[in-house]
Amino acid sequence: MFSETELLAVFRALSNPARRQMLVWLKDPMSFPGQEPADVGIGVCVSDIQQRAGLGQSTTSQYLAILRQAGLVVATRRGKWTYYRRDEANIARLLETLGDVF
Amino acid sequence: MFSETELLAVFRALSNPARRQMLVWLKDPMSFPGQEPADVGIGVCVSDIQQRAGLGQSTTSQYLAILRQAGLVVATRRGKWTYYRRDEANIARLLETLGDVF
DNA sequence: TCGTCATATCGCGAATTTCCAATATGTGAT
DNA sequence: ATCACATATTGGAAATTCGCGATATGACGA
Repeated sequence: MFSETELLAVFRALSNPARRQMLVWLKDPMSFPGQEPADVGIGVCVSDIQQRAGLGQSTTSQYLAILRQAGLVVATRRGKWTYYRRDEANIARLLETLGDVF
Repeated sequence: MFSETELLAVFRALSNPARRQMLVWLKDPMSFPGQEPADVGIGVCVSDIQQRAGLGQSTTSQYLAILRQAGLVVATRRGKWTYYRRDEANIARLLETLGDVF
């Protein structure tokens, strides 16, 4: 299950519209302009997410780190880029927990 | 469904451990000391929740108002007391939405 | 009407969040 | 080694949240 601390991280992460948006966007990586079919499995790079969010580079990087610390996304470094994708297994586990707890 | 604004209110409300706690406690009104079986349907009064939370009276009242504005609980005034209970229908609807959105 | 009790609202300082610009780190190409 | 590029980290100002004490409102009883 999720500990109190983990749930806190999740709700704090999702209490920001931009971060919630990012998580939803990542459900469909191909909806990002210039996204290659080959990269769908690994995720979307920070600058693509930044462009779509209309936020600064540092803000975008920080927000993705917050989503990662909450266990909602996974980061993979490949060369100069860091690709972010949803942690579907953990998100499913989370939704189950929410159904039990609330 | 839930609008972006409504979801924001929900996540902000639940991003506080004390408020999340209150919502869970209200699943079992009888677990509050001095709770009468006759009152289970109507909910639990503020002072009982306050005592359990260990927060100030004003803080408790405010937090319950935040949960109410988020559509998670319903308030009923009866005499001097205000009873709070979970809005189970809306919470179920919310969990459904979360399953769709995330 | 007056006093009391339960709750709501107001005002506030402390802590946290938000978002940015500047800078640091790491990687690949030349 | 040096440069350019993508991302991460740092420092900070403005906005928001946290939780409280003080006060206001509203309902009941004497």
